[in-house]
Amino acid sequence: MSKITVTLPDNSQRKVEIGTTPGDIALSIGEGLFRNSIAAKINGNIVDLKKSITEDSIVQILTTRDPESHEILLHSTAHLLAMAVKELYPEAKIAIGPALSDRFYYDIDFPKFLSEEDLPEIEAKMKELAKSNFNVERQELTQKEALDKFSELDESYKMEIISELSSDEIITAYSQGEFIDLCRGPHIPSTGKLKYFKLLSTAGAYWRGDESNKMLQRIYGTAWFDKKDLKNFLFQIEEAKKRDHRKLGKQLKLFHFDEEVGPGLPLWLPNGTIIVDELEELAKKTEHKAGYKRVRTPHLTKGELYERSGHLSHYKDSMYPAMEMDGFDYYVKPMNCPHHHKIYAAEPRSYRDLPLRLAEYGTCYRYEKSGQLFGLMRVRSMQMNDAHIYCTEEQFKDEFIAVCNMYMYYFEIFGIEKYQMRLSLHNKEGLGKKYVNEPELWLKTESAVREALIQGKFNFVEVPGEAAFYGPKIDVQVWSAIGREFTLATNQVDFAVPGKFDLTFTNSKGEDEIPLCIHRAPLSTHERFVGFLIEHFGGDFPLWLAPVQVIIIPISEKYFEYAQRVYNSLYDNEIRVDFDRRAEKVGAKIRDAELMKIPVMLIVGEKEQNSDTVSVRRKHQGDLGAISLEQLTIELSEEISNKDKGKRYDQSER
RNA sequence: GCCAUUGUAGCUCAGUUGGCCAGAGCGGCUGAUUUGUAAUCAGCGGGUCGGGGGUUCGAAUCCCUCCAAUGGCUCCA
Repeated sequence: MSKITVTLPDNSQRKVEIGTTPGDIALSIGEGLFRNSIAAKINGNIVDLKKSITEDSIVQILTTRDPESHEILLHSTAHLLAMAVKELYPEAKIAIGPALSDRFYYDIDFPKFLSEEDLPEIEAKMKELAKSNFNVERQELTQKEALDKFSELDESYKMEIISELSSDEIITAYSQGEFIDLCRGPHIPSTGKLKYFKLLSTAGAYWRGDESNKMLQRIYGTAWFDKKDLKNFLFQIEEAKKRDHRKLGKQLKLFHFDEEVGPGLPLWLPNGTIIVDELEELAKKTEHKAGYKRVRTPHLTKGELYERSGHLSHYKDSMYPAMEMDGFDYYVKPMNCPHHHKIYAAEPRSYRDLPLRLAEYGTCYRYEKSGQLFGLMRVRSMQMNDAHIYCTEEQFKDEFIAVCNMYMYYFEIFGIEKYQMRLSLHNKEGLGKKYVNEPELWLKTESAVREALIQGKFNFVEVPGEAAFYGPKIDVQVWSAIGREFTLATNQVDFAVPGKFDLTFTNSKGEDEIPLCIHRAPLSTHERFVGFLIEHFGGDFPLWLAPVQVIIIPISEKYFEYAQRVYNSLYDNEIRVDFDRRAEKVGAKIRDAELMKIPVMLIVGEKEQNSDTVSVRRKHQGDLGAISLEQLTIELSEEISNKDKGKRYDQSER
């Protein structure tokens, strides 16, 4: 009998029979290890525990502790879901069911429409099937065999997938009990390992993500090895709900949607407006230091301008329809760039004028499809932190890096610790359709952007086929304090539209050249950025952003006069201060101030009046004792001007 | 736009095998209380039950339709 050598992660070696499986090895090391084994890595490839080892190999057993195992668990739970569904609804046809980062889903073509109420029944069936502890078996099939098999089962979606694979490829399927699914694997060895899972929601999803295909029904779920992990995951979902910007926006009176105004058209309330104004102030100062010039442009514009820019042909469906006046079509502007191009063109430019950086907080209107609207995150009227930088090819890289560094500056201020840039590139198929037909310019610009990102040492990934029609772009994803991902800033390079607008500058040799244009919006739109900040801070804004920074709480009416003096003094020092004059007890006033997440409460009574002090109570810190008004003003003003982030708290308040 | 769910007072929510004038808490207003670190007491207002249409002796409740919001899909200059 021939033997092979397997090398384990601790570099120990074992002689084993040919055909031994990682499962056998795990068992030989120890029963405990075997029980926790999920899959294995043979020479770096993830495989089933039951895979035969046929040559000398490096073998690593993956247990419930290895991150790779979680994906396998999720994927196997998706199979269990499909199996349960087939048992309950034999006519259902299954499509695809992959793992996400901590969830999974399965797309299924159902004979009836599913609602959330159907989930408990399916989940119960899953539990029952898991307990039966079916062995999960891998099968290798030729394309013909696979087609026969799934045609017998009438699984048309699976057949569609199989027929698109190459005919000489070995196709694998996994079975558990009566159920079989086309799948690359690997999988957990038996369904008994699936214990802690929960179905979360239902949704519609197009087959293959294509709008023109049939809509299938998607079921989302999650699965974990440990009961605690499952509980924790569900707890985090609850926590995220508490920080939902729509909920907090209402509670803290930041913004309001009114049906009579229209969907996706937010009204900024006074409290929310303060936050927006602070952001705008920050941007103006930052851009001023970076050499930007501010401009203002109208909301209405003739259609000609958008025909020339190409926006009308690319985005007509998501623009508000034209208003006809004096024989011309007028549109409300969906973006600011054409106007800025016109400002560039308003006077002759020399290379000495470049880079020219034009900035505007312009309000734009886009007809987002009704189903896309989502609180402040996706709206139809939006104010953008917009600017366009016109520069020469030589200046491009420095300008681009400077823009990205501005992102970093903002991230620091807002305490954003994790980000990733997505370099969105064109693809060949889209040339002349989705993208302007300039294959060489595309490649040249893309590599310039890539070099800039590398030189600036920014964290980025590349995604083909997601560029803007006029050039490559960077989308910046950031993660909020509770780890949810948002796409905020965007930064696009435009090598096409300046030419269409005949934008030129005179170079040092006296010749005309077309400038490059960088579109950039580091703070995204006001709406989206504030929405993000609400979740990020859980409504507990740092002092400089807090709509009400200080509230004065007199012990009783007797001290109103002194309280008013304190109020006036803070007000005169440009601190946003309120005065609670209600005939309530102190406890009630404090409670209401806490619920409104006001960072600083000043309690004034007899003691304070007699000593010209105020008693400070800060949110999350409680009673901090008495301090002179003068000293307090200095400290608060300093904290505000430094834009201190304040403490961030993982747990939201009651 | 597509699939599903939801829509009752300013807010959070009860009320559905169809049946007296549609309820609560908070908020609001009025009055009393003059209070020391997360809810003082009492009284009074407040609702086209998302809009429209239908079934019925009778509709918040059943049906149709439109609108809006929510979970996703698709899209995002």
